[in-house]
Amino acid sequence: MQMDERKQKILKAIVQDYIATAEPVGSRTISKKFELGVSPATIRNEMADLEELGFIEQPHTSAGRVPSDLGYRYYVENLMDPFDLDEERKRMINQELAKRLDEIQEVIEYTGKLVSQITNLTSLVLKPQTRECTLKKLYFLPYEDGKAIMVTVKDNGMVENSIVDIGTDTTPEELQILANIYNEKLSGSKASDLKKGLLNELYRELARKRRIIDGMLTILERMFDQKSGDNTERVYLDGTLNMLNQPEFKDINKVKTLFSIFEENRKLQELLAPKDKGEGLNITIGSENPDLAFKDCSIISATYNINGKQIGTIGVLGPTRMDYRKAISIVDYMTKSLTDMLTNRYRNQKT
Amino acid sequence: MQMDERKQKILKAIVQDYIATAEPVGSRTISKKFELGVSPATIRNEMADLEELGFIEQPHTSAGRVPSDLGYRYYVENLMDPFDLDEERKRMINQELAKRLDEIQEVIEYTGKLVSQITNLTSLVLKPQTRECTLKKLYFLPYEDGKAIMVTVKDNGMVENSIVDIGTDTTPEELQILANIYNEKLSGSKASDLKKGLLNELYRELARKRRIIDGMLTILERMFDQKSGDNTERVYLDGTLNMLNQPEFKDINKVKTLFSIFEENRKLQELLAPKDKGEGLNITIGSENPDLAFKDCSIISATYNINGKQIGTIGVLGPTRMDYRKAISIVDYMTKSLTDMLTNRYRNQKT
DNA sequence: GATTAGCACTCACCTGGATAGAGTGCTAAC
DNA sequence: GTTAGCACTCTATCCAGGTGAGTGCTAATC
Repeated sequence: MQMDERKQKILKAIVQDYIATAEPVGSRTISKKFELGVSPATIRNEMADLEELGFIEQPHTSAGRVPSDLGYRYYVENLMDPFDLDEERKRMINQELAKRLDEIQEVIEYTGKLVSQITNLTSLVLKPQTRECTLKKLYFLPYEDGKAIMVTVKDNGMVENSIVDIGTDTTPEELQILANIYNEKLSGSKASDLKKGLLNELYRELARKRRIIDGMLTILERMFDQKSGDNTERVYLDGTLNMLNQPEFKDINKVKTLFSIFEENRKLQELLAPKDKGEGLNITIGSENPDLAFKDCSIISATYNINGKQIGTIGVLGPTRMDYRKAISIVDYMTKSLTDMLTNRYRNQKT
Repeated sequence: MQMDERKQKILKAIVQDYIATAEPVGSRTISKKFELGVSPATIRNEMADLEELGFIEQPHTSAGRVPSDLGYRYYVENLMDPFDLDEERKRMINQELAKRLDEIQEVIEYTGKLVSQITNLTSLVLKPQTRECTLKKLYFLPYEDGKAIMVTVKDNGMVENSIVDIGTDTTPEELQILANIYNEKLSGSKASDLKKGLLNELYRELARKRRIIDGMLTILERMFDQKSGDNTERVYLDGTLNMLNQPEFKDINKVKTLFSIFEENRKLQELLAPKDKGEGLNITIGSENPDLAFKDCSIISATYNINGKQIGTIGVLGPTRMDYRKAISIVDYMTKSLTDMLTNRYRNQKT
């Protein structure tokens, strides 16, 4: 059995109607609402076929049909009309983003906020991956006895500070030396390569100051240990409460499992991690999802870049019965817009 | 009609049983579970009195009794047995907090996490109020053309950085001058006084460099404007999902209103803002609460200090039917413990 | 006078059966 | 190939009756 044009039309009608109403859709409804020029009986026959093909299913015998994950997949790939945001909204988005462009963290989080507001779904944003960035500059500032403020500048323009233990016997001058070595010799290393590189470099350069160096290494080592725990905050969520408005989450237990996962940053990261393909939009529907807890959810995501380098992901999560047209167009537009803006803004910081 | 000892015992029994079971409690249950030596009939008479006094109420005629807000209030103030955490747990708490003492933000947030874990309720933590802190040190570091990294150290030990626009015609040396003036003359000003003080000081000291100063002022002004938006993040929540386990929140709509408020930082701040009394524990029960959304919730809170100066609040939020004994003892212990630790740790940073 | 046993009463909740309604699948006619 | 008709299935809703927890009142008891 093959998909012919009429079957496609019917599947499309089912998906659209179900997305709109959240109720199983029957043959009568279709023949009335969508003008296919055939009677309910005919549609019933076609629906039986569609069910056999696995595109739709019946919650129970006397109910209408509901799209299966496969049905959504087919709809998304073959049937969905393209959908463009209206210019008004595009302008609004660009304007709001531009306002916040100076603070990279803020503009990215705000993007998530916009996505969830516009879609009425939950937005997920994977923020720039600290580990993948290279460190451009390293400074030390005095803090108090035995401690110093370490300020790091990443190549994507992010600035972070942390307090490091230096012991009471390290002088500001020694710190200065460490920073200078770093800034002159190692600027641009990957954070993950840093330890090794710095070790070698330091031993070579300053073999005579071994004692100091040993101390420094401990500091840096500890710092990177600390900073790898930084992963915890990498996914930014917004609009989680929107899920409560979806009829599929009227059951408190579903809410509980879903929200529990929301608190597990690691799982969310896996979910958003750029797939092999990397480029373009990623759509994961229902049980295509690795985690069982998301078997009734779909995720649309896309990566954004700075200077052609993927640095994060924007996604939107909703019930499988979500408005794919809208969600996709928004995620698509948002990532492109963000990419453009960030690239323009941080163009001069190419490494 | 007056409260006599037996009425008190019965009220106490009702409150305790209802807290434990979340079911309206009847006369029979009381005479069986709690050994008062009187028959259900007697208890019924007393209960009728207690109801007349406003301490308990009946959901419907044929149901048992439930404590009213007034009843909880009476229980908390007159009937509740004191409750001490066991030493084991205290040690655990102290140990966990001590581990994180170096990062003031972290130790405070972790306190919230512990509170919610131990109580199985939602914890609210009001973090140190940036505005009230004084600025201890100010540094500038090079960033890129026209911008600099400004690093500030507060008297409570917090370090923050932000990127400031300095225009292309400001030299590092000029920045250095600004920072020096600040560090020498104004260290310890309140952030809110800073602008005025710095203005005067700068004009007096360096009248001849008016052009630079004007630029600087703009920077600082903007920075403080930015940082006053910092309020948004001042309340830290943990264990919000615990609320979903409470039977009183099996209705999705209640969850929705509650969680919506959780996202309104301002409201939470009002809730936690130290009351006039300030000192000691604050207990707000049900409709004593200013916001209708919390009419079924109670909040226990207390302030923590550094060097005797109130800097924040720790609170726990749960249904009115929460375990007040446990909640109170934990909030109490936590604030005291945190106060001790912070005061010890940051003793040397008195302003 | 306080306490208690006894009893009638109320009300939420559960159960089972009847009913309505939506939707199907099949068959036979077009 | 399409459609009208019809029997069938299954859910949701309603209603009646039964159950049980709990009460309030009254009269007997301590």
